[in-house]
Amino acid sequence: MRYSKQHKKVTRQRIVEIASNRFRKEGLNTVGVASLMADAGLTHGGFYNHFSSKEDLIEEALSSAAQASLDQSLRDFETGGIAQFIRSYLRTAHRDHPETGCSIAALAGELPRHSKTTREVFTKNVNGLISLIESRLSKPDPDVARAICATLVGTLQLARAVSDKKLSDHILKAGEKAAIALSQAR
Amino acid sequence: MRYSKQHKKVTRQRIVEIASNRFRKEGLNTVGVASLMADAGLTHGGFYNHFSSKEDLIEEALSSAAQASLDQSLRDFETGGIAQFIRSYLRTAHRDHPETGCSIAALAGELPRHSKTTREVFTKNVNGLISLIESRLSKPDPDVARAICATLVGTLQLARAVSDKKLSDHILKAGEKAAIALSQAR
DNA sequence: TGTACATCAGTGAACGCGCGTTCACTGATGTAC
DNA sequence: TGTACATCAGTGAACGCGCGTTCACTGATGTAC
Repeated sequence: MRYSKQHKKVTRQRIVEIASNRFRKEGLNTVGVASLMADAGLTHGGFYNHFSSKEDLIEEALSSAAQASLDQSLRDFETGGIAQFIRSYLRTAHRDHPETGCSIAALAGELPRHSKTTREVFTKNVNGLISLIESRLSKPDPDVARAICATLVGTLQLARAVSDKKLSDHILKAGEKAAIALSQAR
Repeated sequence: MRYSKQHKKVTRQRIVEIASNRFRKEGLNTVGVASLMADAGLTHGGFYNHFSSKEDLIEEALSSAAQASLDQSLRDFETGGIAQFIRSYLRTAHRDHPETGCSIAALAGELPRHSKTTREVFTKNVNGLISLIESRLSKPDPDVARAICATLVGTLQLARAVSDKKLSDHILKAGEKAAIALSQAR
């Protein structure tokens, strides 16, 4: 069947968004092409009309996820500055819903084992987050921004990985205190 | 062939150690049972003489890796206190050799998708590292120890994930400064 | 001491399954005449 | 306006491959007699 002009673009975007959610929740290697296409209401054969490879889709999904997260972060910065951004990043809802959360925290551990171009997209996202943090510091310092970024990512990952809910909550709170302290460098 | 009394224990330990290295370097899902057994000079069929499942081996490998890391950390603490421990944890050699490094940083991202008992082993390891850090703080505080742990893990993960070597070095240095600052709470 | 047998770590074929990717095909609709 | 044709997003079978796991088997050596 032939479709209207917009149709293909819309379908492609739908696949990217589904992938972006599922990759963050289930990991890059765990989610298969066929399962992704089924989620989009399609069969797997058509995948290669839209993407040259799964790795290609991964790059698109990373970019798309990062854009959405940056938008969220900007809103947090505007409502309550860097402290609000940190509190929002380390809230329990973010820990419990990786699928709509920060792709850096969700996927950093897998990245070393992916293609150069995928890692470059990821690196661009990391640089974007670090720059955003730095620009909102009362006394901008790239090292402080990098350290806050690392603390946020590490805190979220640990909070997600441990099986003890109390410990997980404590880790979130401890990371929040530390990140805010770092952001208030004298 | 029948073997001497010690033989099976020795073989089992060899498999655990190979797995512990390769899991940290290549990830839990990427490394297959057959490939692991080949590395140990065996065929894959014998695997189930030693372990009830791959998940069972993962638990053993996590414990084994954590024990080795704790030993290393203890040595660092003894030579130069917490600052030496932090510097050692965030040295470039650690970033570049996950296979002999901290299993928490290497595998945190994959853990949420593994079995309850595996996550419990991991949680025990995290608690162990946090306790160790706390015990060496000049002013022991569990939240400070948790935050230092999260900062170390996040810093190492980001440094490993980005494709830009300069950025990676900067992240390590920034994480080091921040972790040391946190450890010197007034 | 010599022989028969039990043990059991390790072998390798086979299981069903899911993976990423390819490809010949379909058929509704836009376009050319 | 009506008809013939080209387009191309989507289909579904098939590819080779690796996965975790099972299982009947092997055969060197410890043990019992």
